[in-house]
Amino acid sequence: MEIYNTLNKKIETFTPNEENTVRMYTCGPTVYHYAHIGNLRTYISEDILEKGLEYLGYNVLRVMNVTDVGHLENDSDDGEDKMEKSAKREHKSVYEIAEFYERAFFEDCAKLNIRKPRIVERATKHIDTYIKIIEKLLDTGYAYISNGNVYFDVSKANGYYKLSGKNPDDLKIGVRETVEEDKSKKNPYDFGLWFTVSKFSNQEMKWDSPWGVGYPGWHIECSGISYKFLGEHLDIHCGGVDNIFPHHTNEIAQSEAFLGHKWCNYWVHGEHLNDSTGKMSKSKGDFLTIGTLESKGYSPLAYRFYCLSSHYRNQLTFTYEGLDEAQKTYNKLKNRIKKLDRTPNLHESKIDFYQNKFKQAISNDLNTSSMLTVLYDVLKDKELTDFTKLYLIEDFDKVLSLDLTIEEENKINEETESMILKKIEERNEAKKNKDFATADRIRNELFDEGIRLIDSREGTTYEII
RNA sequence: GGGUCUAUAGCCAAGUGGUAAGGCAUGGGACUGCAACUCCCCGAUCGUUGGUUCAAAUCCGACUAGGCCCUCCA
Repeated sequence: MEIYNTLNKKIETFTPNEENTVRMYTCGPTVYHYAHIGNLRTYISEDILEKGLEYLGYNVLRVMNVTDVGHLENDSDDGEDKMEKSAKREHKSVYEIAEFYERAFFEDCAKLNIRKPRIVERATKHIDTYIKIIEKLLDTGYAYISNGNVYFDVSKANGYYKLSGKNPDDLKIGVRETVEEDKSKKNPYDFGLWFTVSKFSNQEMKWDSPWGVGYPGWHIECSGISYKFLGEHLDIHCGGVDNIFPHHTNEIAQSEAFLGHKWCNYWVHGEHLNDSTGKMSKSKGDFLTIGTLESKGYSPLAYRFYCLSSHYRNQLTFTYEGLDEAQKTYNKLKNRIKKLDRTPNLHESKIDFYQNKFKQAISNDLNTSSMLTVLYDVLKDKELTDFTKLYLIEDFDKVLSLDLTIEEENKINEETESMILKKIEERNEAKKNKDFATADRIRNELFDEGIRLIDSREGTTYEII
């Protein structure tokens, strides 16, 4: 498999540390609000990565964290802790907030056919692990204490700027005017490992530590959870591009300082979903969730399809026109598959050929667009029996996860069905009498109720739309 | 200011040096009482401009436009 590695800024051949096994860590959500569809795009990409690796024959061990401890400011950066702010807004405790939005997050994932990683861990469950790591970093001189807080000393880390590709002399401190410079740091790029002096009043989440009561820094949780569940050598670390700096940069620094060797070989980042005004963010207030899309009549899987039609490393601009198209294409595709004859009749001759094409698409830096093309090629191939097509589509859907061969259950009860059949009779009678006005009226009435009549030589049937 | 990414038909999009996949929409046709559904057919020399090469959308340079990052973020 070839995959783009942010660490070296190029596409590389993927080789795991242990043959056939992939240890993969994905940064999870901060559960202070609903995930917006841009957040979910990254999780869709990671889901494709995980399933694509499995399709290629790897055993994937995947871990995801859930950030349920508040970290600094919220999206609009107005100096309030996200979790605390949500708690205040909704008159709940920070723990209730976390639990509520964690559940909501995984519900959204389920709707999008994003498989829940085997191991999902809450940040607040591993405070003791972070403390041990921080103690060692202090012992070895990578960290220092200043004004009650523990900071990581960036100047001690080798190749600190490698992942981000930034030049320290060119970095502007506090580009965003609302960010206050922390005067306790030796170097402005140093980052907090443990805080006992909170910026916020009424900090609700606090734990005991050798440095006093406080809470861990943002970056330490992912590293800690990663070693704990995946060991000292990680194959792939994923996240959104916004995490490259500072989050992943800091993770590498603290991890390699702590472990004493290289930690993770491949860094895979998903690009953002933008709206017409640029990056989609919660601070703009009017952010889109899966719930929003559903309320407008779109199916979550049509959004998944929308994401798959573009590449994970390309920015995608969300428009309703685009989603309309995706929904339409998705419906058409499913409809086409639905019409395939399911009578068992497997022709094995070309199965390998198409499976290999599909594997090539996966191996080509997760080219989801090409995966879909292979799917269309299969549908168009006149040498394949319908059953063979279904076999292949079902196989591809292990990665695509678009429920392509799953038919929605007939939501119509017998009573309604006999009503429809009666209407069809009436319409046939009207047609026989050349009373097309009545025939069309019946057709339109049924259509408005979501029932489409299909006229053919064999007679009239109907389908639910 | 520094870094970084992107620019292919109306729209989405593949292409990783040898003369442009696929999908959606539009148009034409078949089917139909008319439609819908379905099926068939039709479209681009690749942001602009130099260069490298026998050969470039694909490599290099310049320019233009846009996005993102520079301690909140997927």
